[in-house]
Amino acid sequence: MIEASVRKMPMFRSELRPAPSMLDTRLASFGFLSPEEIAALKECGVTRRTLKVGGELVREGDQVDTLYFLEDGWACQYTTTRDGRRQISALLVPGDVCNLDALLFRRLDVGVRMLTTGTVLAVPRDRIATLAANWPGIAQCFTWLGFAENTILSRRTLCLGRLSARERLAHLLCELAVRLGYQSVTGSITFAMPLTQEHIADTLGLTPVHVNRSFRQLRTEGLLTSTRGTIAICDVAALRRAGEFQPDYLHVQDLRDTPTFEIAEYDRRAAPRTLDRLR
Amino acid sequence: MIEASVRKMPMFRSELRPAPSMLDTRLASFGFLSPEEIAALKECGVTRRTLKVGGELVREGDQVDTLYFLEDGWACQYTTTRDGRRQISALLVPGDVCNLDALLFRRLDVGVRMLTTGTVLAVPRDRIATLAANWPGIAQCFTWLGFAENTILSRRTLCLGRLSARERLAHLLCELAVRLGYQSVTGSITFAMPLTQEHIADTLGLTPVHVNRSFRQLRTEGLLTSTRGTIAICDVAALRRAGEFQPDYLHVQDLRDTPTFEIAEYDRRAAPRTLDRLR
DNA sequence: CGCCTATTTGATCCTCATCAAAGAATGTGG
DNA sequence: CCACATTCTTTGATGAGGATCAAATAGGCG
Repeated sequence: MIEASVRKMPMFRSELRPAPSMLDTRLASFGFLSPEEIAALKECGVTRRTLKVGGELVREGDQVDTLYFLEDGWACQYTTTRDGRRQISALLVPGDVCNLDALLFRRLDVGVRMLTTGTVLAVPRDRIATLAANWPGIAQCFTWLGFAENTILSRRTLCLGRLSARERLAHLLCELAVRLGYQSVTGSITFAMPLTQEHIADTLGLTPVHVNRSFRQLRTEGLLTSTRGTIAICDVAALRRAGEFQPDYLHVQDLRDTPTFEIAEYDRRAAPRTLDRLR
Repeated sequence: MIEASVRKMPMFRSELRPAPSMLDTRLASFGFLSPEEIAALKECGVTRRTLKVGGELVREGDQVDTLYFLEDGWACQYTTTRDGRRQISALLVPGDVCNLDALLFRRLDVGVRMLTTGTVLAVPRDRIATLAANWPGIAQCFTWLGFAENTILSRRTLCLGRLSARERLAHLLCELAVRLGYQSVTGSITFAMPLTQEHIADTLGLTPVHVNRSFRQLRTEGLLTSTRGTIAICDVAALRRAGEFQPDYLHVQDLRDTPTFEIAEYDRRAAPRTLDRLR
């Protein structure tokens, strides 16, 4: 059962050479990247790192000069207060860039760590910068990714600021479903969801206990079924309504509308003063 | 007084032409833009629009093909739920781009409206796109702006998810102080703050009543003084501690030459027509 | 099988929401 | 310039959603 649903998740199917991973698929689906550009990205010499649950990629406040592409497993960006409260500011699923900000900022004020076991591809950021300078689509792609994160975060502020616990949970599950590739599925959706209720709590600004109660509420309303590690959304439309979820989340269908727009390359030489920031 | 501080700002000292706008300053201070690029931006043919309090720039869910640069006054991005709850996802101060996302997304799912009277510069997005294609620094500048918004939003999730009302308010005031240019000021800070307590409530996910009580709390703790339209932070360090505020917010020290300037008492009626900006 | 972590449920408390209404500023029209 | 309307701020009283504390149950894993 879980097997089946896990298999449905578009994960990295490794053969000899990197077969289309979630990352490839994601990048390709944007429409920004030409085949050559994708090839360039894949050839740019990355290190693959395997990490355990809780494995740390970036400590809060660290200097970072590496971009991590999440190949497999889930991760998160988080912040903690001095007295130990934790807020997860971003959940990362296969295909996401773990620390996009590191492209422009030397220091990250969020920490990044694995929520499951998994693998990341580590790329020095100056190598990415070089790529971006040579391939306009690549620069544009990263810009797009940044803006997409923005959209997610904007929406999250609505969740955290104005939605009830039940609504927040509903919204999160809808969001994850879309980000995992089920944006066009109506009816019911089943997917693997390795987050613990504590992770969800830290994402939604709640306590684990209350997350549990919200789950029960949604379950008794018949909106979803959840077993350990798997979520089954029974009625997508109803859950979206319950969570104030905008169906065209992330403008996924916009992507094909905006092909001709070009953001110029990141070119250090042309703008010398930016040097220290891109390297 | 204002004269003196404005004069401290580095770029564009032109005699007859009014002093550099906040927007100029902001763009220049990033260090991404060469003088030629700034000139290009200013020549790209913009329309200036004057708006009243509550004036709408973008309706939630609208198709948008214009970028609005906030020249004067404050604005916000917001979302509303079906039953009318409102969350402000971004506060915009002079110099900010109101709807940066419109650069890449056709549709905006947030609304944008003025919180005070003010003026914006409207630029068709394909014109910006052309500029970005010709001037690397401009493309990079917009990318940087997007990433900066990201940082703010990440931090806001911590506020909304894990901080108490008092902490949230403290954090917001610290954030605004930095964004208004006081990042390097220690001791005390006084600045004009045209937000009503209801705006603040919608930003912090609270009710106006509770915002008022949080204000009183901070006031009785001696951390700040507030009169209508003006905030005086008595002890910046203490307020930052109270709000879990990271002093190197927005990575501002990465940006060189951040000018120190004073924002005058906010005047609703006749916002001083100081500037002739991008044009 | 036993340890450990995650989920579930109950009881109580507290922060913040809600409802209500009285003051202060500000704006408007005469 | 005053009188009135409007908006914003302030304070009080009460209520609810979610936090906290505690403990039992259920899974996963060596």
